[in-house]
Amino acid sequence: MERERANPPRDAYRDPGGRTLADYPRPSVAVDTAVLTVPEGGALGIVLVRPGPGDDASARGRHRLPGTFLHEGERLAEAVLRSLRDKAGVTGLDPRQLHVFDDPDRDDRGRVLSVAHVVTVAARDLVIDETKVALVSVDRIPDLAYRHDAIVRLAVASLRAEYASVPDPRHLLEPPFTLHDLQALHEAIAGTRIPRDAFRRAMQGGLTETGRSRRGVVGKPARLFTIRSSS
Amino acid sequence: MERERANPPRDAYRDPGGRTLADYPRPSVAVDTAVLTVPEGGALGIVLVRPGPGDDASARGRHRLPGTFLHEGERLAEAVLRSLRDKAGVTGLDPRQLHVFDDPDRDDRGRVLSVAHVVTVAARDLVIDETKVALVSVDRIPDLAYRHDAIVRLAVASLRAEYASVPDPRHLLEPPFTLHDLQALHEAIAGTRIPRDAFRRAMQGGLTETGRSRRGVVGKPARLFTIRSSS
DNA sequence: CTAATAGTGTCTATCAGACACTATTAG
DNA sequence: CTAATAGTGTCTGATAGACACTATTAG
Repeated sequence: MERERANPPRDAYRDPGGRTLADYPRPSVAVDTAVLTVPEGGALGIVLVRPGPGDDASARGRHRLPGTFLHEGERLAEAVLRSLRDKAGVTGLDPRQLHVFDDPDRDDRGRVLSVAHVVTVAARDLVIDETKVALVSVDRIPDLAYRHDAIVRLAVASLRAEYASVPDPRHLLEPPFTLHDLQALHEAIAGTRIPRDAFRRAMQGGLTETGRSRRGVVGKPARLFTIRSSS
Repeated sequence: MERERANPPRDAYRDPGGRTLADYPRPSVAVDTAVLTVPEGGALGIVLVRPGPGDDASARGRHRLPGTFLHEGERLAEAVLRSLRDKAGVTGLDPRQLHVFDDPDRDDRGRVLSVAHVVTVAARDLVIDETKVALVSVDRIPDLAYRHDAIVRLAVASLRAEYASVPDPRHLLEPPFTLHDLQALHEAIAGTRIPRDAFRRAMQGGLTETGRSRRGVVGKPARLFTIRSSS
């Protein structure tokens, strides 16, 4: 796509009424992120910021999602990564946008648009400061500030839809892995049991056999798989 | 949800660094909307704003989606409805949010976040001013300004997903209607032919028979249906 | 009658779940 | 050997598409 970039000063544009961009009201824009992970052998969990003494009135005493305000020239995904760098020293995150929450009463500090995001973090990569944040199971969510519970619901539904028919789109498992490991991951995300043989058949199209097996535990050795690259 | 509303002045809040909300950069926020409709006996169409003499440099000579900047205290959905009131005198619209486009180079006028929306309009309700906008088939989209082609693709995919297994979630058809009418609608939205008997069986769970038939045309009279309320 | 469209019964391939069976290891 | 886990073959019921057939109208 060819585009001439004149790089004009910000106020060069005037609309039919003679107004510049600066004449339009500009809301504050925040990003708030649901950080989802599956701890070793656990259920689907989410990272929540603990309430603290510096919280404003509307958030007082309640957990909330990690978030930040958008900085000058910053992209939304960059703001998400920046906001998470403090809480979890993780890399390789891939924020996905969920929805913009624009309810004027959502935040008592003023008019704030919140662009909700979701990221998934492999349990092995999640490093959190337990004094600042808590890792909570998604079916034990406390009362959240800023109506963040709606973001949590969207994030969980989004992740479940993604994992419905694909082995590990968010790379939550370290390859190579066994079908047993993969099924445990899917059951944690879905929050339900999955029939063993149906699961195997649903997944095998998306997996590549390594030829190796996991030894050393009781029982028949399980074959190790990796994600099928593409086909 | 109980919340105390102190209704503080906008700058009352100070973050840990002592900054108020006003100290954060606040981008312009626009809404841009894909208006989708199925004209009588036609294919899925979209309303595009024609290029005009008042367009800024980056839009010059290219069609674009109807859009506007967010006004003070206005909700996103309200801005969408306001922007469409000029182009199409329609009511009962139900804007759905698709995605925020935050590419800094997307708009030469400055930093503008665009919150993309989609609405669907029944052909019988769509009144457009042909000098200002054009109704174009979605598979004959011209080169669009502000990278609006990405919004069109999202909007079409969203509508197709909605109609995949539900008779008429967006009320594009005036009830009562025949299965033939409904199938023509679905084929226009999907852009493909659909097997007649499979379609009937897929839809019949979501329909209520009226007991009446449509007469007056050649052939066996077709039964008239309405949408099943709920079950 | 013929042409045209609406409506239905049934066959088949596919797929998900249930279930029973075999396979291979630790101890 | 037993206990435990991995892996597979097959049955059944639900579903989608193909297809042929019947039904009812206009003219």
